[in-house]
Amino acid sequence: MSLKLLAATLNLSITTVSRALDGYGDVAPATRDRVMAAAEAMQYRPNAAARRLRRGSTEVVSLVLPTGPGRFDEPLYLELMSVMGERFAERGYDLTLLAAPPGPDEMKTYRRLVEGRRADGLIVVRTRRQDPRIAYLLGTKMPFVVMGRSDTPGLYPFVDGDGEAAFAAATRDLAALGHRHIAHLAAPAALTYATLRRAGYERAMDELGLPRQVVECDADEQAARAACSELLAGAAPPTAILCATDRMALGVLRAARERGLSVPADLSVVGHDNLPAGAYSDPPLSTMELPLAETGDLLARMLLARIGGAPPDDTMQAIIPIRAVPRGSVAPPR
Amino acid sequence: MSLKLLAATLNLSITTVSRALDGYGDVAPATRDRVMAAAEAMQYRPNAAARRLRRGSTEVVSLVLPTGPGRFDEPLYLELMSVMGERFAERGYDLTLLAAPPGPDEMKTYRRLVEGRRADGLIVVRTRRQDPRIAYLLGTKMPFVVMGRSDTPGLYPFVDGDGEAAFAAATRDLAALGHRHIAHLAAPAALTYATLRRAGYERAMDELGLPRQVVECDADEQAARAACSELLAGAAPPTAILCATDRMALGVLRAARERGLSVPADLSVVGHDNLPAGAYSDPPLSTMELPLAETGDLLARMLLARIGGAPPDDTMQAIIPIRAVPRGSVAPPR
DNA sequence: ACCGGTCTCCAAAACGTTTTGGATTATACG
DNA sequence: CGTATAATCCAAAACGTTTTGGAGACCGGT
Repeated sequence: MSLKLLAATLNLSITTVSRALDGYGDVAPATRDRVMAAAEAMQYRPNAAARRLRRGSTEVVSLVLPTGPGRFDEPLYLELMSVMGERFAERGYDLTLLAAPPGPDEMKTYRRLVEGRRADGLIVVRTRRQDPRIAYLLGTKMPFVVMGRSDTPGLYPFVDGDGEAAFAAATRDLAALGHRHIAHLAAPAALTYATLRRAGYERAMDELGLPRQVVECDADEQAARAACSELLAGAAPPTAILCATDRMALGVLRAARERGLSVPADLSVVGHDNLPAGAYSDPPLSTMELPLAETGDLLARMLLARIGGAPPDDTMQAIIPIRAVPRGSVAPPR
Repeated sequence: MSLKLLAATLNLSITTVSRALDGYGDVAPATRDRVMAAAEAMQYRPNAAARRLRRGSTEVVSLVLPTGPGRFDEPLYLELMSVMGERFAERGYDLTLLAAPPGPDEMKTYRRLVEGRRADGLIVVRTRRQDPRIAYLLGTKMPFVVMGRSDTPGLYPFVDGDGEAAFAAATRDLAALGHRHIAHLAAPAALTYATLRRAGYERAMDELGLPRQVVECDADEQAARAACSELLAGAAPPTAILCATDRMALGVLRAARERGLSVPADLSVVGHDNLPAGAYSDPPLSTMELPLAETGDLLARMLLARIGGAPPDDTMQAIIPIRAVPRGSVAPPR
């Protein structure tokens, strides 16, 4: 009962009050001022539900976090949300966070969002090469943006770090230090980033004429620890390991310590993500970092454009450079 | 146009369809089944905005994250959100996350939520001893729950870890190992948890008849590093430092290394929060942990009760025990 | 004095749901 | 058989906003 009440105290129609507040040219400057003043004085706040019903939009943007228990590579997403939230707030959108562990129920969450019109736009993160979420969303009218890439065909906005180039560069850097046995600890190939990073490593190794050595395991420190132990026990143990993620690199650090190897003297280790934990590991982990502020900014901008009706085109596909974060876990080989 | 459409195809009134779907006793079992089947077949999803408008509730619960750039003690809040989100989803509520750096604009975010009826309930985290957010919310009808305690007077639901008892116990544990010079690195006293933890330390030291040694600094690793350097350079350097947070403890670890001290041989260090980074530090950080699953569960339950109309009473105030997480940064003194 | 145009303003419809207050019919009971 | 009761159903109002399609007043030009 609030536009109504405001209108009554001003002896104006609801229409006029509404249009005055929305800044239409339709209303005399004098009355506009009067309305503004009264709205301010009465602390008028438009009812969000009514506006949404009438306009048919929700003023909500959702991010579904593919989170399970005990994950801790999520500070990344929090930082992302922080900057995106600000962008969206500027435009009157609320950012809603849902947690949906990947699995059979994951799609239900997305369907609920889309079919129930619970959001005006979606942000998809942690992409897979074949990503059913993207495939589904492409078949709907729901605007969405993707952080990361996918092989799922179709035209949709995305922002991703150039993992291929970054891992090629990191490989060359290690080689320049004198390393000849450089191994790559790859994340499961179903994840797009894993494939790209691996490709970067492989391309660089080929160009350098060095023998590839790739082991693939789950992207957590336990699996990496086990995989690394195996690697180090092999016939030609590497002098440097390039890991797909920091979590894996932390597992490698642990495995090295368990085998009595000293990092970086006996083994150089490089990760990716710039996790806080890496800054405090022993030794501090050399890693790489996607500029999250820029990424979030771009994603927010793209999604707002899509919601505003802009069709997706290839200007909405950004691949941004990854920054190296050198620390103490890299050195020339013995 | 959906209840209407559904009703039309069924040759029923909107009223009947609505009541059938909501399970009122008002409608014949046969028609109810017919309606259910049709709703399923037509993929009917009630329009959230319309329902909210009519019911006057938003089905949204908000958590305002007091986040700034570069913070990384937030995994805690993410984990909390993850378990709370599940509880809320069960009851049809969406959990919305807003980021509002503490400061003059912080209250604006809260006012927007309350006055714009943008949420049915709020979760307040990172409490301060004098907390304007709580003071403000107590003056409104908005249900809210608090993670942490505050001196702000009034009756409101909260869940907090028993930091006082935990720090007293940690102090006694260090003394039992033989430490006599135990210092406490305290966080700013404006934060409730800082005061409680300090009180626990001081009580235990008094009971043990040992001399207190407290230094207060900001709750980040830089400040802790500086404060710790000072402490170690003093006349009677401690053999153990009990830190209010893990971030501070990580700063202490770094300060000790810089001064050539070995942890834990020369200096024992204990923190609180069980940050992931602590598990990978050198040495691994002994710390303490608030059971987040239990905390989130309680908070969600309380908030749902409050939203349901239950008045706040002292059964809605829980102080839960903090679990010790012993790792490698504690040892008897030389 | 009349006409077209520009300024202001407004009544009413619409968004999709829930809920109120019956209306109609069937059932039970005396 | 009449009537009270229960079982089903429904029309219409209401939630608070935006938007459509004018209406009335005033102006300048003829």
